Amino acid sequence: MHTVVSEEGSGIGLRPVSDPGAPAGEQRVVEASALAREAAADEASHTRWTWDDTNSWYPALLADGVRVDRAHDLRLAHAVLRASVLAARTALAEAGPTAWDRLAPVPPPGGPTAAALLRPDRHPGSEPLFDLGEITAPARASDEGRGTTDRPLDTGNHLDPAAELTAQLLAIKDSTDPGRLRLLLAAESAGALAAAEMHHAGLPWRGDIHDEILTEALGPRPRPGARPAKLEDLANRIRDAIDAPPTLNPDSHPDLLRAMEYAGVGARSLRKWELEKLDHPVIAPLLEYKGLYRLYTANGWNWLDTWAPDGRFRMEYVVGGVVTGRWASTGGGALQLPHNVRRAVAADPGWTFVVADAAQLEPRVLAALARDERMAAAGRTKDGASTDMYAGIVSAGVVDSREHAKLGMLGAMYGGTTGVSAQVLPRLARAFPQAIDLVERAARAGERGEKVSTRLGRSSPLPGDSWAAVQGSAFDEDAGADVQSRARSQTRSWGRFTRNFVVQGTAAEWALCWIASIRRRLWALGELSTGSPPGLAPAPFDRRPHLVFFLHDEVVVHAPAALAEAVSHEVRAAADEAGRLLFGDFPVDFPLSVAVTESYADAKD
DNA sequence: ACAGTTGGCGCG
DNA sequence: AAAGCGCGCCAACTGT
Repeated sequence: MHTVVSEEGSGIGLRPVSDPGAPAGEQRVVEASALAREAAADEASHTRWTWDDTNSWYPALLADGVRVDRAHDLRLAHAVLRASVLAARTALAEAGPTAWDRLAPVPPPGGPTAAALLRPDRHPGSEPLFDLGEITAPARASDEGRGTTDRPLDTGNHLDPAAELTAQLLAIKDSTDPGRLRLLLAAESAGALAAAEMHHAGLPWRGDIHDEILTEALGPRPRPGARPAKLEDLANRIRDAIDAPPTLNPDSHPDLLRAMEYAGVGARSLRKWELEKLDHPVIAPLLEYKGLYRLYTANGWNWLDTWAPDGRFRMEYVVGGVVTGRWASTGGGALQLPHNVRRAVAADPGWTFVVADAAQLEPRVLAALARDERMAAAGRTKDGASTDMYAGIVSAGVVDSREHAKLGMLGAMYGGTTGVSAQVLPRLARAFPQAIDLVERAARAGERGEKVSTRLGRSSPLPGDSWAAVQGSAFDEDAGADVQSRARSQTRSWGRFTRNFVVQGTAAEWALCWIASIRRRLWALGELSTGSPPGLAPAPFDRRPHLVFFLHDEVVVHAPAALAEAVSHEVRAAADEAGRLLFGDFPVDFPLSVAVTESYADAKD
């Protein structure tokens, strides 16, 4: 059963809709302030809360301490169904674009991204005459008092959530594989809930430890506009080493490169791995400068003030933000948290982290996707022994070192054509013909300009118009060699994209099922018994273990110390469950490395 | 003056 | 060793 939530002017509409998509009762209209009460009262019924965008509604519920068990995010589901080849011959896919296609994701409330949309300098007239066709969903109760109600709303594109849900359920039913699409959409929506919950709870962040890390590396925080002391020192050493004037700005690539050329360093770019090959007194201070500069600009004091001012990093995930189905993030760089600041991620007193990551997720996914029994067997754990698939490939006698196994598999999945990875590929193809054939077929489909799909039915986009134009022009009578080679290179490039899409996208589906299962299992563990210290997380997670971070194939759970073992067990069980959901009884293992630790930095991966 | 691009590097 | 996938962010630079 679905409960479709909608804005009704007089309040908030709640409309029951059955799973086949038929009305299952009259719509009720309740006051905005009553929504959390309704959701809380409904907890036992496991209704699927159906709304235009999870971030339009769920943050307000969480702010009232209410968790929702299941959801259907119409915007996310619409995007999947419109593109999926499984649903290509359905009314939803065959119709022209609707307002749902142009709906932009709603940023989480209260964060810098939301605040940026509200800045007074965005006065009328400052917007571009033509945006990219996106419209912004109307503001909700979640935006209380923040003045978002005057965000632009395209009133010519009325969104009718109940009608859209009916259309989507019909498309699923009419698709070539309703079961897979149903699972995909449920997982996608569960991911949206998890992302909102992680934003709400936040990643525990010790500003004092972060400041310690920065001060140790860079010196004390400089005045605005000034360079930190250590950077200034290094800048001087760089200038000295190449006899450059004090006015040389090492942040200016053209200037620095020219000065280095004059000094005869012999660098043709400033890339780290190219500089490392050179032998010159400027190289050492320059590499050190670049490392510290990166820390200072990307994760320095400004980042701390903006993204973790109050002991929590509230990361802004963009569910489905990557074409393959992986999450993206906006602001704060949640998915690029460098290892050298992870020491600042420290559990609350009496609490701990359970950090889990899936070992060699992508090759295991490939083995299962291709139903390659021999490859799956190489990754299977025997008597709890090795959890390392690459070691298993060596034991199976396919290649002679772990490094070769790894480079070969990465090359197969990414489309590498050079070096060790290309040398090893024939051996892999002989040992694991189904797996290699699957990625090769995906690459060739892409080269023909066709779509490819993941296990659960997320399909790749088609190449843009300019792609076809270049392909066409290569067939012209008078096409020059350069045009033809450009076309060939473009063809291979799209093939590498589709080759990787099936693996990366299916791995993303596994991860989505994994976190969906984790969040359900963690909630089922129940409340902390009295006597243990409550954490600093807001309700409804103050006395419960909860997800605080997700990174493609890795999760961090913040848990009362007493529950760490139980949480570890559930996280492992969830990985097994995700494997079965995607691949049924195909014998593939998804082992995790799990660490119970007070600091994220101590979780060795 | 402003928006978009580039080079480089962080993460998986 | 540094090209083969997917991203976001920063500062400097380029184009208008």
